[in-house]
Amino acid sequence: MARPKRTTKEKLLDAAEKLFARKGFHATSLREITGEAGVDLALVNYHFGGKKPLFAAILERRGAVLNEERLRRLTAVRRAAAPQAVSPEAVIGAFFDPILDFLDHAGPGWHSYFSLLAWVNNSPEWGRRLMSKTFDATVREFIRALMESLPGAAPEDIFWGYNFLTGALTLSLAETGRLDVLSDGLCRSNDVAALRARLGPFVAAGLRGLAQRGARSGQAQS
Amino acid sequence: MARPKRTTKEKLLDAAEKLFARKGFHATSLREITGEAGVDLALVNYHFGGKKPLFAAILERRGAVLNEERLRRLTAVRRAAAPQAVSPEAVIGAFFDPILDFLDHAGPGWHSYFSLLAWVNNSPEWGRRLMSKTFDATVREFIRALMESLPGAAPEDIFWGYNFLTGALTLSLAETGRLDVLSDGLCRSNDVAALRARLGPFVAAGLRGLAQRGARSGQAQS
DNA sequence: GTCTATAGCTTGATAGAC
DNA sequence: GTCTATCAAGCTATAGAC
Repeated sequence: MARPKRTTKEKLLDAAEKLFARKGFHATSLREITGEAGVDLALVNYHFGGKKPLFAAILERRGAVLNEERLRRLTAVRRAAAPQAVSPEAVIGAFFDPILDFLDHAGPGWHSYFSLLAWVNNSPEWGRRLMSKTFDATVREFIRALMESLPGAAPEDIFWGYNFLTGALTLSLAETGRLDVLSDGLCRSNDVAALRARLGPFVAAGLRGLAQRGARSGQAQS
Repeated sequence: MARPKRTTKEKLLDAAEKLFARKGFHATSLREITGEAGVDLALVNYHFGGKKPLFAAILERRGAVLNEERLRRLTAVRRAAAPQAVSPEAVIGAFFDPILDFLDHAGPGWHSYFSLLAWVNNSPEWGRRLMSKTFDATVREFIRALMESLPGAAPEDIFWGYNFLTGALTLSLAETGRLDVLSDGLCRSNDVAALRARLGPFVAAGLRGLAQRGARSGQAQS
């Protein structure tokens, strides 16, 4: 609506993003996608070369934007803290805030995209390789920053901590509605403000707790 | 091998559990399942009535066992602490330890099962309703216990905290192999001992951090 | 670039013999 | 309970007209 002209390629990307996020890859047919997009079935193969390349294009489209924004903010908090090391809270903010901001202020496309990310992150199969391809370089940079921010922590604790961190984020982005049910409506899975207020503090405290645990027990324990 | 006689029903459950965990529901065909199980294709419909009922039976089979063990341990830690309230660490232990123990000492079936749980937990579609049906009653009991263990925390913080907690657990159970790649082999996603040493401390610290945040800011902030 | 038409295959499910 | 044989429906992908 905002954009005067949407190309066929964009229509297909938008429709597929929405449906893949809602039902997963295999449960969504090209007929549903082209129906939703209002274009002909054969055009998927013309523009993307198949169903899988279409999926890859979806992951890449917003992934590149997200990576750029995350790295921009990481650089900013590092500069703001220099010459001291950044705090874990600042690193975590640079990692989470772009997502939360896009959820708040950008269109429903980003919403579907993050839901899709949540699905593919926990999904078996080839989708995870795409995930890795798009995000690993950026993630490695953030893990380095976390290590700098918690110099007392063992590297293993940081890696596992990142795993927990991304798991907590992922389930929140999936918006399964489970939270709504369990809390009898007190909390809503799509309440970005509530998530923003809690995810950072939870993760930061968890990472600091892990770092302390490592320091307390001397060092390695498995 | 250990069991002398495995019924056709069990063979089908075992094979389907393994394949659904590895490839998801829609990407696994009944022909693959019956082939893996070494039984005839038509027997799925005879014994279970279809593909979806088979999936539901898988979720339910070990879910009942897990729920029972979790509640048994929760009762135990509550009794051990009485008349004082249990600590969050003890509640979290009663929630995580059954899974970790099954992973350590029980067969590969549990391994597949947890991997499947991780998939269905973040999955869109109807699978999540099954998840809710099997686990919600037990989960509500644990959430109550968490509230008792952190009396200063706002209920919203506990609900969101449970969401983060289960997200961290879920991604760890999925064993995506991403951790192995990111750490260049230093950590392995299937290292149960490493997970056991870190998941509890991370989550406990996170919950305590959330509870403090709530106390510090007076109370509600979204 | 877009559309029609269809090839070629796989799927979940079932009827009926044993 | 098990197996053979098969059906109807759905799928992705493509060849070729426009």
